[in-house]
Amino acid sequence: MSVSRTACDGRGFVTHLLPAAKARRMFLQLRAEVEDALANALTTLDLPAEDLGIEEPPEDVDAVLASSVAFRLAGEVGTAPPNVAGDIADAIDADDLTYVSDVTTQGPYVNFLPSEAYFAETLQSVTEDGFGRLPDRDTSVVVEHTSANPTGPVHVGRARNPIIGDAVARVLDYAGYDVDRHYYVNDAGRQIAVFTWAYETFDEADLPEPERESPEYEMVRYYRKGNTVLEDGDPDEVEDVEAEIQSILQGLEDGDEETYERVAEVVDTVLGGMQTTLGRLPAEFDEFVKETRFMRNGDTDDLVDRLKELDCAVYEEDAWQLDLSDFEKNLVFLRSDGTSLYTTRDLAHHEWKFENYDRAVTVLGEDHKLQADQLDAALGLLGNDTDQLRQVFYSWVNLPEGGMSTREGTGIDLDDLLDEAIDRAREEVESRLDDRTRGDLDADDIDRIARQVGIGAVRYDIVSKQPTKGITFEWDRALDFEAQSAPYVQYVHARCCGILGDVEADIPEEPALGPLSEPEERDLLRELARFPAVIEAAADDLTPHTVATYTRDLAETFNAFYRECPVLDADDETRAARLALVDGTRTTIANALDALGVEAPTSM
RNA sequence: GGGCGUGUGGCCUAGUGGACCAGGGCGAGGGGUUCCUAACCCCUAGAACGCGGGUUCGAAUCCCGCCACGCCCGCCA
Repeated sequence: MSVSRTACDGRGFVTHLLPAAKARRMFLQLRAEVEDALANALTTLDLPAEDLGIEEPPEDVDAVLASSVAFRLAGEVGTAPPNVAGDIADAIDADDLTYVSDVTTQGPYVNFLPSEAYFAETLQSVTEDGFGRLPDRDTSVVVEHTSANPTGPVHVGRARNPIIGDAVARVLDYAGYDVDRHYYVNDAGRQIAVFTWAYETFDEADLPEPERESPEYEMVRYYRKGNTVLEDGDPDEVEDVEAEIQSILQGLEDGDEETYERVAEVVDTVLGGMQTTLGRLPAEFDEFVKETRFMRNGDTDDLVDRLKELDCAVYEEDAWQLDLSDFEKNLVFLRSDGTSLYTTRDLAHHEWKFENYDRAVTVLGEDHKLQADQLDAALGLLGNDTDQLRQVFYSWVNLPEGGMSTREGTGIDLDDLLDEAIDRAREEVESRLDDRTRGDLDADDIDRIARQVGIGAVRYDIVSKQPTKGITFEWDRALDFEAQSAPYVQYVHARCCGILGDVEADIPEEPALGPLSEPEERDLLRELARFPAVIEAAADDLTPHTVATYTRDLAETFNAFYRECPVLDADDETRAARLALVDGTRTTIANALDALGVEAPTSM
């Protein structure tokens, strides 16, 4: 992690380093060059150049980029695709290109082969600490994620949110955005009123022992007991309780300071505990934005007034609502008792985001999809540019026997999962101690590795999958340390560190490409060169899992190099060049894992 | 009932129009360390890409229908 921290510190000077920063992104440079050359060739041939058909060829092809455009133009030209491909290749003079050495055809495909300059500049750029970071875009983006109701311990069912959200924020940061992470705190909902009443009512002596000595575990006992009373209590009692809950909600709505203080005590206490758990992932936030903020400052009232003015605003059954044509269901924004709803406040919240940021991303469970779409539509009607707002949806993690619920106390606590992960990782480390050939580990090392590997495995397991796919939680699957997991990738980083450990001083400042002619060396360079483009695509599409896929591919490519190419025992020139390659792999793995929020151990 | 999402070897997963007659992993079987960490590598077996139509020179990928699973359709959040 230290590597990327250094890179982070250097960001402020990015504008002064433009030439160097430019050279860091060889693949993107090459792609731009290819796009340009291809478009010119097509224009010269009097062919349409809208769709260039540029793609990455399969592994057994030497080209770095290719075009399948000849397929589509064949009909227009009136000849077979391979002939069209030949004409296109002939129309491009590779001598005019820097990073392309040759343009060839293979059947209908036009292939672009990388030049020595491409490899040489890649080798140079990968050893720079900030490799993979794109230039500052001068664009701020707020990533809102997690935003779980502060009612109790964070459980695994919702653990996907902080892990995906934090990775999205990190990837955007790498891609050059100015990122803030927000947790939107629901401190005005009914369940918080229930919680506040329960906390003020029950005696701790009547509650079960907490599962952990931590605020949210102690507090959730009141919440669960409160819900039990509401469900099973005798009707008269429940009626009184409902009146109390109503008065708390009304107090918040009226901006009553005392009510706010009562609720805040509960919310802040629980949230503090949840923050500690989330911090273990780690998922940290720049700001916790409370829902009541937009009630207390008048924004929600102003918003309601503006909503009433909209053409689609209707007053039906004593409640104000929006009749949104694209939705079956009306969006109620003011209850018949005059109070606002969650979505009403969220509208005010989002307008506040738009005022303070250029873009906004929200990570939400799939159960919020309709609500998010209605929010989007309403924001548009209020005159906001909703193109700035994007959501990442994920589906819940369920147990084989069903869903997880804080209220019912069903589910696996995230703390338990992380503890178990660390315990199992520790067993793995200890079981391997006897076989080690390098670097004895002391107790602190074992602690560190167990934590990095255990938590890394949990994070990676979640962040490496497409969020929309459902996950059924199983211990052994979540805590698999073998191939295609975080430890597999982390191990490559540790290997690089192992090789470089005693010879750091021998890594050349300006490495020579000449000695690197083995296919495994060239494959590794090609793979390393892709990293900035991977970051760019992951940020554009908000798909951090593609970065995880990349780390696996890179680890595999390095392992092939490791098998075939001895580093420390090679002749001086080869050794120096390979050290640079190992150094570049170390940096790239560290940065790619950092973009995912997974630590990169220096030894394992 | 309507909307959204998912469906890839026994299990998990990548790929969402082109060189892929599908790439990994787990599990199964076999092999590899006098040599920079074997949390590794290599080999073998295993797939009608949910089913049926269609569009296209070309479909796991796009369109239509169907099936299965998940989520949503509250003056809850």
